[in-house]
Parts: sequence; structure tokens; C-alpha cells
Amino acid sequence: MSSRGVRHDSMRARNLAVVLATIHRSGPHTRAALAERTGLTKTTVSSLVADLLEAGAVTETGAVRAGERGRPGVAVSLSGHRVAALGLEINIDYLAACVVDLTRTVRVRHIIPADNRNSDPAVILERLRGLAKEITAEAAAEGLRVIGAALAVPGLVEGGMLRSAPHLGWRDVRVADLVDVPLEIDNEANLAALGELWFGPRESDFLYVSGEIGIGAGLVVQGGVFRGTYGLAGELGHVVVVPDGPGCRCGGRGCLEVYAGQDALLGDLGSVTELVRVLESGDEAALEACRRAGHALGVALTSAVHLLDPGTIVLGGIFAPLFPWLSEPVSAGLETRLGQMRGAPPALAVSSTGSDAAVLGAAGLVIQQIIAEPAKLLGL
Amino acid sequence: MSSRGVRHDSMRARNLAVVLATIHRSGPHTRAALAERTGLTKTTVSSLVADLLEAGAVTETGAVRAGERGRPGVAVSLSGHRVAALGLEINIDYLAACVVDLTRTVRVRHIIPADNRNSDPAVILERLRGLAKEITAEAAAEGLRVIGAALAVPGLVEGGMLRSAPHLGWRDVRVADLVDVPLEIDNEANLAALGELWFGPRESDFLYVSGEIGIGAGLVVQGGVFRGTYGLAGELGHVVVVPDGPGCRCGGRGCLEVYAGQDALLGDLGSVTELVRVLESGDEAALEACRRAGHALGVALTSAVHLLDPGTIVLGGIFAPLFPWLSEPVSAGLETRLGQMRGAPPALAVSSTGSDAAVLGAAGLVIQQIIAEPAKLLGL
DNA sequence: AACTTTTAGTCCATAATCTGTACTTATCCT
DNA sequence: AGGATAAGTACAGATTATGGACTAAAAGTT
Repeated sequence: MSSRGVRHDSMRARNLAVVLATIHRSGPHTRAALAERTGLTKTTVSSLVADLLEAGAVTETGAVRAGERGRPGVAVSLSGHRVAALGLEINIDYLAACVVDLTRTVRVRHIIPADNRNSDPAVILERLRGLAKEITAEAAAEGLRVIGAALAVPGLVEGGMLRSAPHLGWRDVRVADLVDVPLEIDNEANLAALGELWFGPRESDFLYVSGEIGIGAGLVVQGGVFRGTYGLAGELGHVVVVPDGPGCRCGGRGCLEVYAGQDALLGDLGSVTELVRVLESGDEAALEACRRAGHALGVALTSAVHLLDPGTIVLGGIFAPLFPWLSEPVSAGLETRLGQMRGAPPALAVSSTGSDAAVLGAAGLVIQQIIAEPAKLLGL
Repeated sequence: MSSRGVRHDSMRARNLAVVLATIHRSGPHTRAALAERTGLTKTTVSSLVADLLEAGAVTETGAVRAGERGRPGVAVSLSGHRVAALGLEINIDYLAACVVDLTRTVRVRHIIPADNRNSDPAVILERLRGLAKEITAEAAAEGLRVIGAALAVPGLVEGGMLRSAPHLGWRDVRVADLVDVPLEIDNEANLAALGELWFGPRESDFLYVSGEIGIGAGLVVQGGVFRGTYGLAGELGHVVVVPDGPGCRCGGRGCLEVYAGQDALLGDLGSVTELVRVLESGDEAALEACRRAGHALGVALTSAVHLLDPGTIVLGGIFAPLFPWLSEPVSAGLETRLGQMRGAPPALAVSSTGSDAAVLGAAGLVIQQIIAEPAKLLGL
């Protein structure tokens, strides 16, 4: 709730953002079409587009004939040639980075396998800094200037600081000076949700369920992630499934994570790939684990639907490859439990962005910021 | 997400709103203080304040000395003398209406007891129309012009239409032409949450839990109510407490409502007042019912806290008079279950607005709109 | 082939609004 | 009484959007 007044310069900044956002949301437009949609005059739009062209945010991409007669307009599209966003991720067993241009095209991508459990933050961050430098240079070779970055971490983030990442064994780590552009830090599940929004087929509001070692969720509302008062919202993994169930590492009992976390699903198996293999061969213990997890997910998601009212539920992370075995029990659970309360339960979908969701979402967050505040980030 | 461009008139409209909102949030200000806080110049603020004075939204209320020396400034405060908001409520056993001025002072208030269960919408709405007319006239006698209204109903609202109100026995009722000013309709729990925000001691984000026959909740985030994709968010009453518990009227099993709804709490007793009396006399069955309800609330709220991350939890409706008996088991449940996950569980508080919360919140919603868009609603 | 219609985009004078400096007003301090 | 300090106002100037006139480019019409 900005309580700052609007001045001439912020009026123009806002109008630049409106034009850019319109192109971003609805594809290439002629200046005339932009004027129509934004309610601004053709003159004003021309002037705004001129600034955006100069800043390299948009390009003119040939003539389009609007109706049958009249002078054809010139389509103005987002430019993939000048500015770009850097996405970074620290996870349990890898470091990842990608550079994405304004058209949401992934231009460069790197993943370094690593065992980051109980690691020294300084060492890992130094390695990540190197990776960022390298990938920024590769982007520069393609003519792209990275103007912002975001970092996804598997833990709780508050005030730009990593408060705790149990699986990394990190506490209160300040991430600064990693790159020489503005850097955002956010939770893996939140950014994976944005990844699904920006690089998947989603259009509207949805709840992204991120199955990793823990289970997180990111609720996307009106193009942004709902974070709650302290940024701790979306902890689906600790929603209560059985009030007197087995103890959970969080101190609670019968949390979803106990039934559907990676450890519960894998049992003795070493990896999700392996689990999928034995599921395909019809292994009864594995099938039963999936049924149990699906049932628990159905219960927790029922509570989540009642509280959050998402339009769609997207299963991601390790739940994505397991979707064929989870989908049935989860949607059955939702259907019988939600029953009379609403027309139909939210649609259940599988994530399309795979394990890249979080890095991609990190880059997407930056692109979102560029489009929301072009004047600030493009130096207009 | 407005995609409309900013023009000169919308710039001014925004600045009027910024000034008014600053006074509303932080009390009377001199023009100089407003300039400081909004980032606008003194000149601009003077001009904006002049318009707001003329529209009757603010008044000058005497001199204030800022520092030690210098000319004293003139405090500009919200005016309670010209414009007002109408709050309306249809509930199971009464109709209510109130007129509130911009200073949040309740100027007129009426409650008509009535048995609205399984009633004819047309009849009740006609009665409400009469009540609205009457109270508007009484406000006019005090010099107040009602410029907007909102209606609280115990049911699901979608697209300005009452989809279903099970306890009234209403379905798909269109409420139009009830009054001759713009009318909003919303769910009782959502508006009660706003009532707590506007007329209670709350400042920041909180989850308002509304105990009535059903149990609803309204999450207040950044001054507004979080509604979800279809406006169905906050159905705390059907969060799963025991996955295989007793069936609920919603079709699910073991919902919170089964354990902590009015029916479960009252047992054979006729009213909450009566329940309080027997609790005070130490009736063991009643105490046990409260403990059970408190335990169930603790479980459901744990899930809610993990998903929504509210700063505070406010118990309202019938939970308010029962707070002395519920507070202990609820906060114990939250504390042990949330344990390691966050610093401390959200504070647990009792609602101060009593059974008026929803009507008051309805009026508060209108005032919120006046303050957010003064140019539109005051005709500037 | 020339003329008309239609739509896109630009030019330029005008209008709306905010800014900044100078000025007036009101109070306290010495 | 004179000076210092802060609030509020006046007015010229700056910024940005508007609106109508103009140019540009295409298709239809005669």
C-alpha cells in the first residue's frame, strides 16, 4: 500500500509499465491497439513506445493488417535481444543458474551437481558466484545484459535473509554481493510456483504443490505469490492430516510430510527414478506407499482448498513423475470431501516445468519486476 | 490489475486518495506533515486538501504546534459531518442496519429481531429495504448523506449475487435496487473480519474466526480481505480435523464444524448465554465440550497458520464469550503443534466487536471504498 | 489510373497537474 | 522589538497527456 503521491515522473513510469504489461500479457500490439486497450491516446502511446524501443525492451516486428482497409500497423513485441534476467538456485544436490530474456526464452542454463547437505555457506556461495559470473558472460556473448537476479533456496526467507534451511544445515545466512545487479531471495516453492506461471501453461490463479524432501506450496494470486504476514505462508507439508499421528520433525504430529514426504514415498529406494521403475513393475509396497501419500495429500489439499480457494492445483517436484499413481487417490479424496460445498473441486494438474521450476521462476520473478517497473530497471 | 493508463485526472484522483488514506491511517495531519509523508509538495497538498474540504471529506480542527517554534499548523481531520456509509445485515434471527461516518463513529443503528430461517427472500428483502430507508432518513436528519452501502449475508456470494445461504434456505438470490446508492454484498465472516479491522483494536494482518452456526474465517491482508479465486476462501469450518471422523453436512468427514460448531458446543442448551452460565457453574459436560472444541480449533488453526501465516488470530462470534474456556486448549494446541517451525505462534485474541462485527464491517467496507477512491465517490 | 475511404502513426499547440522558489503569516525565543 | 523558525499560499515554470490536424499506406471504386 504505497502511501506516496503520484508525480509526473511516476505517472510516466506507470504508463510505461502499463504498455509493457499489455504487450507481455496479450502479445504484440500496434500502437493504435495499445492506445485502444490502455485508454491512452495514440500520441502518448507512440511516445512511450519510443522510450521502450530505445531501452531495448521492445522491438518492431513487421506490419499487421488490422481490418481490411487502411494503413497497416507496425507490431510492437517484447524484445529478446537486449536485456535479460538471471535465475539462481541452491538446492540439496545441485546449483543451478539460467538466463532468460524478456520473451521468456531460456537463453543459457547450467546445472552443477553438488552435495550441499550440511555444507559451509561461504564455500557454496563462492561457487555460486562463479557460476553466475560465467553464465552472465555467456549471455553477454549473445548480446544480453543481465539487469536483475533472483535466488531460490530450500528454506525460510525473511527480510532478504535466509533464516533457516534445515536440509542444507544453514541458519541466518546473509546473501549479499553475489552478483553486481539487484538480487532477490525467495523460497524454492514460491519461485517454483512462479516458474509454473511463467513457463508452464497456467494462466490464472493456482496452488503449486512442490514435493521435495519437504512439501511446500505456493499460491499464485493475480500474478503474484501470496506470502502471508511473515512470508511463511504455504507450508502445506505441515498441515495436519491425523491429529494424533506420528511425530514430525517440526514438532507437530501427523503432518502431511510424514505421509507424503520424499522419505515416506521412497522407503528403502534410493531415488524417485527408481521408485517410478518399481511402480511400473507393479511393486505392491510402492503402490501402497503412493496410495497412502495420495490419500494424505487429498486430506491436506481439502483443507487448503477450503482456506485458499485456488482455481487449480498443480502437482510439481517429485509429485510430477508420480502423478499417474497419485492423481486418482488425490482427486477422489478432494471430490468426496469437498462434495456439496462448491460446484466442482479445483482441477488437478501436473507441473510441466519439471525440476527446473524454481530456477526458471527465479528468472521469471525478475522479468516480472522489469515489466512492473520498467522505468526503474531500464533506467528510463 | 488495472491495465488502464494514467491520465492527468487519474493522477489527481490517486493523490486525493493518498492524502485521505494518510489521514485515515495515521490521524490528523497538518498540510506540511502530509507533504512530508506523501512526498508531494506543500503546494500540491494544499490544493488537494482544499478539494477534500469542499467535498466534506475532511475538516480543519484547530492549530497544532509541531516543534517549539514557528507558525503552528492547522490539523486536517476526517470529517464526520457530511458523508456516511450504510451497513446492512441479514442473519438467521435478525435484520440489522447502521450508519457510520468517515471517522468510524456509529451514528445510527437498528436491529430487528426476526426468524429468517427458510424464509421468502422477497419478503425479507422488502423489510430490509424499509429498514434502510428509515435509517437513511434518520442519518439525513443529522446532516449525513449516505453515499454507499454494503450487505452482509450468511452464505456464499459470487458476482454480486447470493449463491446459497443454507440456514436461510435461500439459493441464487439477486439483491438489486435495495437502496439508491451503490450496494456491495459479501459474506458475513469476511465483513466481520473487516469490522474487527475497522472498529476493533487491530492494526495489521490477522485471521478473524467467526463462530456462528457454521464456522467461517476472514483473512485480513494489507487492509483487505483475502477472497481466493472464486471468493470461497476462508471456509475454516470444513478444514479436516479427523480424516475419518463423523460425517459433516458438507459431505466431508471430521470437519472442524462437527467439533466446534454451535450445535456441538451447545448440546442440549438453548443459547450461548445459557452455555456460559453452566460453564461458570462448573458443569463438567459443558467444560468437556469446550475442551473438545478448543482442541479441534487448535488442530484446524494449526493448518490455517501453516497455509496462511496470519499475524494474529482473533476469535469472534460465539467464540468471543467462550474465549475464557477456549483460549487455553487452543493456544496449547497451536504451541505444541507449530513448535519448531516459527519463532512463536501467532497471538490469540478475542474479538471486541461482538455480534455487531458484520454490520459494522459492511459499513467499514464502504468507508474503505470512499477512502480508496474519493474522487469517484465524492464527485470530485 | 485516379479518386475515395480507412486506418496507423506523427506533429504541435493546448490543457492539466505537479514542482520550486519566493512570499506571507503566525508563533516562540532573546 | 527583532530574529528565528515553521506553516501555508502565490505564481511562474516544468512535465506529461490530450486533441485535432496532418501525413502515410493500404484497399476499394469509378
